[in-house]
Amino acid sequence: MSKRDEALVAALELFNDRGVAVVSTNHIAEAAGISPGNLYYHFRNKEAIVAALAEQLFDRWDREFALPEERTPTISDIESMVRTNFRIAWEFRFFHRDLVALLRQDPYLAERFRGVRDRGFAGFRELCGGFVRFGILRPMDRRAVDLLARNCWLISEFWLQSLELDGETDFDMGMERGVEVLLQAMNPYLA
Amino acid sequence: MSKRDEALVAALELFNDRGVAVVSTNHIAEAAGISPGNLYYHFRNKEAIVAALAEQLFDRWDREFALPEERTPTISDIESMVRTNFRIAWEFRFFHRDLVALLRQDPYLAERFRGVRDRGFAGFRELCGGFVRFGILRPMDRRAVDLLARNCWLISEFWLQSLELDGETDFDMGMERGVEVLLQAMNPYLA
DNA sequence: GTCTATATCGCGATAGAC
DNA sequence: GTCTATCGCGATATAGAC
Repeated sequence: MSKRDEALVAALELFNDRGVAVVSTNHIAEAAGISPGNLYYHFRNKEAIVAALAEQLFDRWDREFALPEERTPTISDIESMVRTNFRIAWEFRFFHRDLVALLRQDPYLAERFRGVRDRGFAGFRELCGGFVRFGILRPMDRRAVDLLARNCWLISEFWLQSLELDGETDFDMGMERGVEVLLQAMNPYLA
Repeated sequence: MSKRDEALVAALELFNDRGVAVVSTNHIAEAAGISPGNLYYHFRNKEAIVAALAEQLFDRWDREFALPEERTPTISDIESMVRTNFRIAWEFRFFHRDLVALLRQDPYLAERFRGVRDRGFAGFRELCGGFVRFGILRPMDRRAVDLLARNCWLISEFWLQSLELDGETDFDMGMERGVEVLLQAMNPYLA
């Protein structure tokens, strides 16, 4: 692994454990076993390190949320998507935790993130609409679909933060409860 | 208004606009029209300023979420509670935005917040259970009540952050959509 | 690519006069 | 209570040798 990649791994762990704001470039360099000067050879500044990690996250989303093309999706596809989502969100938990601050301080990242997120949500709403057409969800109008999709999306995005507020430390247990909450939100609409 | 209070007002505005991490005590003093030294006369450090603002927030929660004692609560009580909640959350929007970081760096605040929040959520779940007993919500078991309450609580806590991620700038419009999402989440369970 | 050394800056916090 | 002045520190970032 290149020193650059080692720096990213070290930065990810530090950001996840302690928060972006309190982790300095010196900390990252030390944890990665390289000099501060070398870190600045690979990255223009701290913002660039965050941006590189964000791109890793976006790549994961792209790769892991491809829907089955050859068959009709089912409700258990949703469940496995939710789990995958929680797992990725956990790996990059620093990101959502400090997201509003990060977007404020890096307009380019903000634009990039909003593009990725908007496409993701549009796809998910589309999927929910598809469930109605396939008879998996009860018939409902566009507005109801939109509200349901938005509710589910909110749970997906913020459940981990909610766990941190609870003081929950066991990720697996916390994740299961999140899956339960989300499925229960869809439950009344199942056909 | 005392200089101390002016400092708190200035700090609140700066924190809301720019985020706690990037606002220094010097910024706060300047915005409040007092000297840095004076700021430190009134507050031990920056953490103490955040803690004082947090106490203001907790006071608001205490005062504004008293339920009507003399009559059975209705679903429209819920709606007005949600609106009140969003309005307070907006006034102190820095708080939830930076909350995980703040709790990490101030264990005392963490304990205090968790106490307030746990009591608040317990009360809300209780209220939902009451709705079932009063026949406002359809009969359901404890687990279903808990999951529903948790979902509604999540929307209440994180809707504003979700708006920031959307890039939504109109608070009133964003709030209305939040109310819609929350009421739609309860809707299937109405008797 | 990687290092050491260092310039520069601004922050948190304190001292001491008034 | 309020001010001015300042200390000490650690952060980001760069220069220049290897």
